[in-house]
Amino acid sequence: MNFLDEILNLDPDAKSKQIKKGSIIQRAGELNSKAYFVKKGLLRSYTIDSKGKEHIFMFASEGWLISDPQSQEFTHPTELYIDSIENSEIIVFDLSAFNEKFLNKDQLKQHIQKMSKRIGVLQKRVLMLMSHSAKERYHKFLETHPELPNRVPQRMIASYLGITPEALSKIRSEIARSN
Amino acid sequence: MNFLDEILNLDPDAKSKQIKKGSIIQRAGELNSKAYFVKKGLLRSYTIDSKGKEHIFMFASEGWLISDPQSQEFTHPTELYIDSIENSEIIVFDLSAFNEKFLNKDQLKQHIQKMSKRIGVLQKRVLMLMSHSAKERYHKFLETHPELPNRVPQRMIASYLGITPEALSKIRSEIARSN
DNA sequence: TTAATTTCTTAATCTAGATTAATGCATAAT
DNA sequence: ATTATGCATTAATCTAGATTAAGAAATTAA
Repeated sequence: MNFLDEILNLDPDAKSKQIKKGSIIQRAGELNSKAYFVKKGLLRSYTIDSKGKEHIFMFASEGWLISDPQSQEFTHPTELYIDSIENSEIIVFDLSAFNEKFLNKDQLKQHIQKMSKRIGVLQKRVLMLMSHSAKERYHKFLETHPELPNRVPQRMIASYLGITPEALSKIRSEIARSN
Repeated sequence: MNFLDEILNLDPDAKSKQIKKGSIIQRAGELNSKAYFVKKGLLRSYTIDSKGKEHIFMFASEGWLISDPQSQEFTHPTELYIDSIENSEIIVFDLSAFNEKFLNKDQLKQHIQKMSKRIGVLQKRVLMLMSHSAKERYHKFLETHPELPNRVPQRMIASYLGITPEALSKIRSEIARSN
């Protein structure tokens, strides 16, 4: 059984939604235990800092799940905004209900597998931010997300990498020149 | 039942070890599914980049678990070194065996809880690295780890924050001057 | 205890990336 | 179709933090 069917199976209240490009699905500061499965389209999660600058935490395209894990566990208000980069179809469901209803061990184990992978990805991201230059991070991004540059505006890729659009533009022209 | 008892219960091969300050417990590049529970003392995990510079991923003091989650799931060689900052007593156990033997649902659920928290912490760390200055990160570090500055050399705190020891020293003298 | 090694600090210089600003292009709105 | 808003690029200037270097303080080893 695939992940989407599993969600629909476990949370009867899960709802499909058509989302227009640019619409905000979740705001920072809200108390929210919702998660979003992307059936079609592209979403992102991000913070806005004290100077009003956006910092993209993750992109989620087809088959991905997006939510604010921060708020799930601590039942704290969300730190992240979530919105859509393309017209999208998503499945909205309640993660807390999901956890309650997880009945069989195999599913729990699969869930643990997924979380382990997620932790591995985040570990890489942290080490990347600490030890690699913007150019190196951009190259790595292209390797690991070869499809995204066609779908995501440059300034958002910059934001994901932790640099300004101007800096990314400079890096790109350097790369172009050296070819 | 506390976590340590649970480990001992589930992995009969788990072994207590006395570790001398400075000894390397795990090296990057090794294939390793071991995890380490810190009973007493202080460990750290870190990478070494291409220029030979260390980047500390985490500290683990009493009651913490430390391992390379990256290698757990992908059965890839470890990216992280783990060593001891103080003479320590640790419980070494096999995470893969641990996962197999997880028998009851409550334990699985607890495990999921812990991983969720870990994901939340990593999320914060990523956003922190992307959106806050070195000084802000240092203040946050002091807030969330008030006990560590007494046990960890300054240069390691700098490494954890993603800056040089010189930069941290400058920040500290700025703070001292402004008081 | 003394010598050797490591850690911390200060200061001078350098650089990756930020900021500001201006221009040409796209995309969207009327 | 025309205007308006947002996006990418380039260039000039600025700055947080890196690098290099050297001395003082603290730890460790002999």
